[in-house]
Amino acid sequence: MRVADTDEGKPTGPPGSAPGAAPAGLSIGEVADATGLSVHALRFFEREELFLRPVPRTAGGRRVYEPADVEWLGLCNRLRESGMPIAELKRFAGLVRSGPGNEAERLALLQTHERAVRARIAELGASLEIIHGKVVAYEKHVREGTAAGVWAPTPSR
Amino acid sequence: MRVADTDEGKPTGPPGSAPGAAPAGLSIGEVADATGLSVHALRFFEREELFLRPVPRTAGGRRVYEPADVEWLGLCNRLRESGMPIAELKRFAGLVRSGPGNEAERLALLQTHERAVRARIAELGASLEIIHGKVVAYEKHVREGTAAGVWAPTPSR
DNA sequence: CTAGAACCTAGACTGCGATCTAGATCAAGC
DNA sequence: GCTTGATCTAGATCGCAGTCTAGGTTCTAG
Repeated sequence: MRVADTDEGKPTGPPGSAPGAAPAGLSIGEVADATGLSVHALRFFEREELFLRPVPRTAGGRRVYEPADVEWLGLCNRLRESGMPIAELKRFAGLVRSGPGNEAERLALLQTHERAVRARIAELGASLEIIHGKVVAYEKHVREGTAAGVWAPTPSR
Repeated sequence: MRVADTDEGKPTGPPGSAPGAAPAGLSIGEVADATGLSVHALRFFEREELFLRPVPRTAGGRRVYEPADVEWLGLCNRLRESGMPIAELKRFAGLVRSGPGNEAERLALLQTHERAVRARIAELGASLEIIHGKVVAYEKHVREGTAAGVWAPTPSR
């Protein structure tokens, strides 16, 4: 989200952009803006080896990203926000990084995660039903003065 | 889940049970078994004031719970596992504890949470679609040798 | 040339939600 | 009476996933 550091205001041209260069070449701040990740998080991801390659640098030592990195980070975001731990994401990145030949393994990993997400949705659905039941009970209680399904200050006793 | 401490094996009769006593009277271990929370978690919950009352003790200082506590913990579990932070659960418990008169507030809190849960389910659904798309792509790739929608070792370049 | 973004590294710190430890005490069965 | 298992308190520790700090360096605009 590019909030930390001494942010604000954006360079007109990305660092690595030569005169009529072709492949974008994005600064860390631009990637942060594009992905919703903080610059801190991007550096953290890199330390954790979540990228598909060593991120190249300018002569001055600044990271230069490409659109493909942003695309990959988009998937990372989806995997993360759906509950995949960093460690597993790292494993997936490792598989992709090591090139063709392990697609079945990647598939298995993704399938496992898909199952986990479906399970999580089901759990949430179950909790939602209970919670919604309580909401309905309270709505009725507030409306009519009944007290069924609503908690008393001291249980039983 | 009653795994920690030096668990295993269960007392024949709960601590506070007089000869022909009526209202159960559950030990912390029994409540742990009944709720799926660890005994540690139960003590932690108590420190955090998540109970609807001060949990009474035997002469020897041991906690004595009642079925109503287990029931309440059941709702707590649902709220927690659906993502409600301890702090908010604590607020809810406080409202219930302070007795009738604030039902509208309790309702509002639950409605807010219900909305949050629905939003979370929607998010997960969105991620699931993406992930499932990848799974399908990989399935096809593994089956046919195509490579669309599958990540190459080095992005673009 | 200079100011001020934006960036760099290494490493410390945060918040949440438990979970575990140590060192007692309590209770039940033999 | 003694052993064994369950519980007690207070406080330390943990795992995760960042987030932030300190102390520079690099760029770009004016």
